[in-house]
Amino acid sequence: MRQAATIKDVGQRAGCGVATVSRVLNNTGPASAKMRERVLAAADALDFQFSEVGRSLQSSTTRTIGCVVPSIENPVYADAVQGAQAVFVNAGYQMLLTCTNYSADAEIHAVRTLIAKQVDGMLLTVGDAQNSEGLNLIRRRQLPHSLLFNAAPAGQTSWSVDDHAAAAAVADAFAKNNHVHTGFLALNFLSSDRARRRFEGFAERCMQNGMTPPALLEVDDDGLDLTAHLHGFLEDHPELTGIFASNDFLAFAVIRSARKLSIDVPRDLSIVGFDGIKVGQMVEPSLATIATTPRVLGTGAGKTVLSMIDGSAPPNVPQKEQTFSFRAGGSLAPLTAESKDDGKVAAFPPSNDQTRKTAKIQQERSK
Amino acid sequence: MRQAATIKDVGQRAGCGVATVSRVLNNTGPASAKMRERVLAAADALDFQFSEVGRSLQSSTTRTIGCVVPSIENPVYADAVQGAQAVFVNAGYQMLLTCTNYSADAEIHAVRTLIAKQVDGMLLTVGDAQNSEGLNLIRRRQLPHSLLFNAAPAGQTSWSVDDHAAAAAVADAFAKNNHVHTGFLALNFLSSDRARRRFEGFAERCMQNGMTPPALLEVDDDGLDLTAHLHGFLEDHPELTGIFASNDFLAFAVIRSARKLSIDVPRDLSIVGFDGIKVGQMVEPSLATIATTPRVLGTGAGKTVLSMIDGSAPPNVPQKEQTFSFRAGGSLAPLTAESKDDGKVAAFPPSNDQTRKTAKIQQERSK
DNA sequence: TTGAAAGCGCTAACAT
DNA sequence: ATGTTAGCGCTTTCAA
Repeated sequence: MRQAATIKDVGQRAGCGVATVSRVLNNTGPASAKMRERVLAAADALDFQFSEVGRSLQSSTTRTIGCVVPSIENPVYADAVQGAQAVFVNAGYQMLLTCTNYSADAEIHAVRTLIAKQVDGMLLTVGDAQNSEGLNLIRRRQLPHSLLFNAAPAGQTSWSVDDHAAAAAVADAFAKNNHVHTGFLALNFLSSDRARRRFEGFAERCMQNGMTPPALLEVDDDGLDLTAHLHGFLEDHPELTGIFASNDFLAFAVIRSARKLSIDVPRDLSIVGFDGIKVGQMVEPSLATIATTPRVLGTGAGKTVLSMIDGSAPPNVPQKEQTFSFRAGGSLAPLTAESKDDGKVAAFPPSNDQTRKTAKIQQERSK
Repeated sequence: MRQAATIKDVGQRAGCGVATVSRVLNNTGPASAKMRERVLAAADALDFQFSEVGRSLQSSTTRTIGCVVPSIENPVYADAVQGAQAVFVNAGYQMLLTCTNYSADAEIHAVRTLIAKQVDGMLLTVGDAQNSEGLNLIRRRQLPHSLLFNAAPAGQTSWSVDDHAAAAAVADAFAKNNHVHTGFLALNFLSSDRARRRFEGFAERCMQNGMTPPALLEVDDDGLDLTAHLHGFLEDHPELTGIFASNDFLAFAVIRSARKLSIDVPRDLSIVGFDGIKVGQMVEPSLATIATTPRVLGTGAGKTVLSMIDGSAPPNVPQKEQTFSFRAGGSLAPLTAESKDDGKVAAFPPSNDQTRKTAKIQQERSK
């Protein structure tokens, strides 16, 4: 790479000192018209641009914000990150992005590097906000930052979905549709406080609704075909009539696996997802899910960080109950009282359950 | 934010000069065991980390690479970016990310800023590689860089799908299924060289296959409900039996709109997408599409940039024909010889003719 | 109106 | 083995 011109080169060419160049190009002090012109010409001829590195050293500010998320392959994070990024650019900041792939090691390493890079602030989704080495580091250095999607520890700002309440809403939806025996499907259950809170909220409300405690199915790889897992799970729990998947992709995966196993969704098995990614509404059956607004959270968290940097008033985080809404969809169908009564709601029912088919159609039509 | 400790502070506390601190902490020169210990202790006590800004100024290298893509809301870019990011982190580089939202203005602005930030290299998907101000700037400065998803201009590296050939494969797929009259649906047609190349490749092969030239439907907003557009389009082109959407999301959108218009996919209308996002295989009907490997392209492009920086041998870009593959799916069905013969394969039954005429006229007038 | 110089944090060459 | 210092590109006093 060709060595870029510095302010000194410009000064030389324009026949003046570097201070003059700085003043002219930054419009930050007096300069004669003649000098002005010479400097401008020289800068132009040399394709000159100020080096932000020099500036940063001098000003001890980098106009850079670090962003750490698990993975932008998940559109929830991708949307949030893009929202934050837009906020940053508008305010003249750049974003350094690191994806941790849900690894705590990568997380702390990323935080360290970002601190070394002297970021002015940080935006992050950590694996476990209660116990994050990286987060502690940031706090100790009193670096402006905001959490995203994590449950906020005491005294912290976090732009997040109320996972607990949202999961409870899913339990209510199942209850309203007469489901009693449900399962919870999670990915990265151990390394994600989000998944755990969803399970807790779901299980609690199931109990309150007089449903049985949900059976837990954990899987550890995304690309995995769930068919075998699902098969085993339903073998172990033949009474299940519904599954709450901790995100929409998992929900899709379950639906596909169910199809392979000749289990009809929603006739034989109802599915509810979480996140509300847009394809959920484009497919058939549409996906019942918790709709969230990742972009809103991302922009909010971005603005929060900026406000901490410039000392302005931070935006208000949304009310907990406004962070999500239950979105009905064809993948969740009511269980008739009848099928419920005679305890015949096995995962592999006799092929012609006329009642339930009707129920499905009714729901379809009600859309 | 608390003022972070500098190498000077550490030296002071350890009772030695800054050079010694640097040598000890970097393992870059001799040091007595005693000194070593004192420095380590001091650094620890002060939570010291080297400032990369100081280092960068001194070494005129930032270990930072700029990445410019249209939008990571599109999983194709998100996957590629994440792949590149992983490559960078492994090599000790950080990534500055900017999303342009398909705006040429944002593109050049991002490039300028990234240059000012002294990035060591750049990875980018521009709107139009033949005519990109930002790309010119980068070339003029001889900054190590690689294109991603763009068709490579002469003498440039680009990790991209062979859009032209892939689109031709779609035409072949339609032909093999006896389709003759097809349409092409594009988003951001004007600002994306990708969309244009796909159209060209598709149109060319349609001709070669003895099909009629594809009708072009451009839309400009993503969130848009396509129903009205689709209705008008099919009014204008009642002979169409298949639509090639320039990306999978558009394909989903068309399918959903078709459903609203009581047009069955694939019976009344076949749809083929582009990109091969994973949900395409999870839904019913599954989406026929061009499967691509964004992550492979992203990591490849990332490695290319790194190799240009350190002068090592660049990875080989894949053979053009290996950059995609046609993936069959339920959304593309054969047209029977019969239906083809009597030309009865209109999207609307004859009874709707009156309505359609009206609608068409209305659309004409609204233009 | 302009320039000289200090200093931001660091590394490396040179002295001791 | 350790310290001193120049210099990376820039802004900002302070003098002229």
